[in-house]
Amino acid sequence: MPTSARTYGQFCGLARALEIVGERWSLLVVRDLMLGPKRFNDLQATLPRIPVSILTSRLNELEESGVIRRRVLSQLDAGVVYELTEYGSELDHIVLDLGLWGARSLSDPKPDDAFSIDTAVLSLYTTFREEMAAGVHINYELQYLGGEMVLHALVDDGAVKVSAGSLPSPDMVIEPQGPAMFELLNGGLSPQEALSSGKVRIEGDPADLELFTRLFHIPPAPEAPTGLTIH
Amino acid sequence: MPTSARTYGQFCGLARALEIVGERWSLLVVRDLMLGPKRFNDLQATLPRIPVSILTSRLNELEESGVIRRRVLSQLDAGVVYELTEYGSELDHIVLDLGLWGARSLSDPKPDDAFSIDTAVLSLYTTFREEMAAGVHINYELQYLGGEMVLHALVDDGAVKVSAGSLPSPDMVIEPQGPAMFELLNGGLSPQEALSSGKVRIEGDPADLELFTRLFHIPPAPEAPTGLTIH
DNA sequence: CTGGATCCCTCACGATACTG
DNA sequence: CAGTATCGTGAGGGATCCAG
Repeated sequence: MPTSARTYGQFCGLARALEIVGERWSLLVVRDLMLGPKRFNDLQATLPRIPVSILTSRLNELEESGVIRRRVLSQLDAGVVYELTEYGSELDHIVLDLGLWGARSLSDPKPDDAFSIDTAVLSLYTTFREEMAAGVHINYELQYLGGEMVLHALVDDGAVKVSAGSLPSPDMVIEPQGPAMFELLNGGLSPQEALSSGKVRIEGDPADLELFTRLFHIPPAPEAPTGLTIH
Repeated sequence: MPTSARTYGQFCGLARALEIVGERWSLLVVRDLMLGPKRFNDLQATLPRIPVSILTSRLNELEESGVIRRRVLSQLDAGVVYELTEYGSELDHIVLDLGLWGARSLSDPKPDDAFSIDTAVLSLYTTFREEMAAGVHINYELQYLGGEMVLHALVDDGAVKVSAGSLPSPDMVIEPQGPAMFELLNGGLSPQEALSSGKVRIEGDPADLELFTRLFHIPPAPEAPTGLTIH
């Protein structure tokens, strides 16, 4: 009997949802599949700390509950990919919202924290404020880790499309040093200071960096999440 | 060291969110606090299967991360209540959305499934479709379990307010038998059939029951969540 | 009575090694 | 490439006990 089927014993939609995607690692698997189908080893790569046995269990459970689907590729490839079903895809906005909520108590990355290109792509989707993008048309290319990780964001009148890879002729190239992008997004670092301190290098009009921080933003947490409570 | 602090080792908002509210039972505690402050024993009552030690741990963890706050009542009451902080309250729409997503693979309740009045109240908030309520003004009183559990919903031009308790002069009283309300919400039972079969008893205009099913609705899951996959 | 703490058992999790 | 096998640890779960 592979599946745990630990239940909460409640007749409640939230409890049911947590029985489906509430297990440890489950939502991270869903997140990784949001950007497209992936192989078993791809998932292992973007989830470095997941034990293989757990990944196997999660994939089976998510498949049984109709969140993901396993698809066998042609015999030439001799492989299997996992992809979200339509039902699973409808977690998209929940995952993004929860990611934004969590980003508000995110502190600076530890040296060995994993940071994949998928995370970078999703962070832009997560923090995009469409109400600030009405009538805006601009293309950004981002270069993380000294150009080792490149992605781009196409802002097109209230919508955004983010993908991995370079861009032929971007309006602006942004190259954050270390966690500078995160500080830029959460408002801890102003665009001006980012440039003058050298924490962010750009190609293009500095005004477009200011626009960037309005288009992509993590609102501050209402209370200090590190607050010490006096008992 | 009480707190587990199991981390995912990812620099990612979602991973951070799951470190905060991703532990088993955590989001159910948040859900129960969404409708107002509660005491330790109130939480135990609405979460019958939670071990006390786990409830204690979760409350401490959620407090440390700034999601909830413990407030000592006046000495006359000699008690403590737990309530959401502002940061915790901003999980509201995520919890509702996740609840709606999960409700779509909810099957009929098992005999010993817990069903509290809080769950009933939240199920109406969850399933409310504000786009269907523009210009609508109507008050419903719901009586579950043969009148043992009573709540009411005040629909007021695109907004709804749901609370426990009875109502002086509701426009309609709905008294579902067994899981009839759930079937009504997910479309498995039509208003007409609900009345003719006696699965739902009402006081008021039958047309208002039809309105009710438009105001409160669980969309069907895109694929059969109980689907058997052929391997 | 409220608000826990403590004990003990089981199983999910996690690390490592191995296989069709 | 896509998992299984094995095994140690600790979180989850349930009952009971304790302090204000």
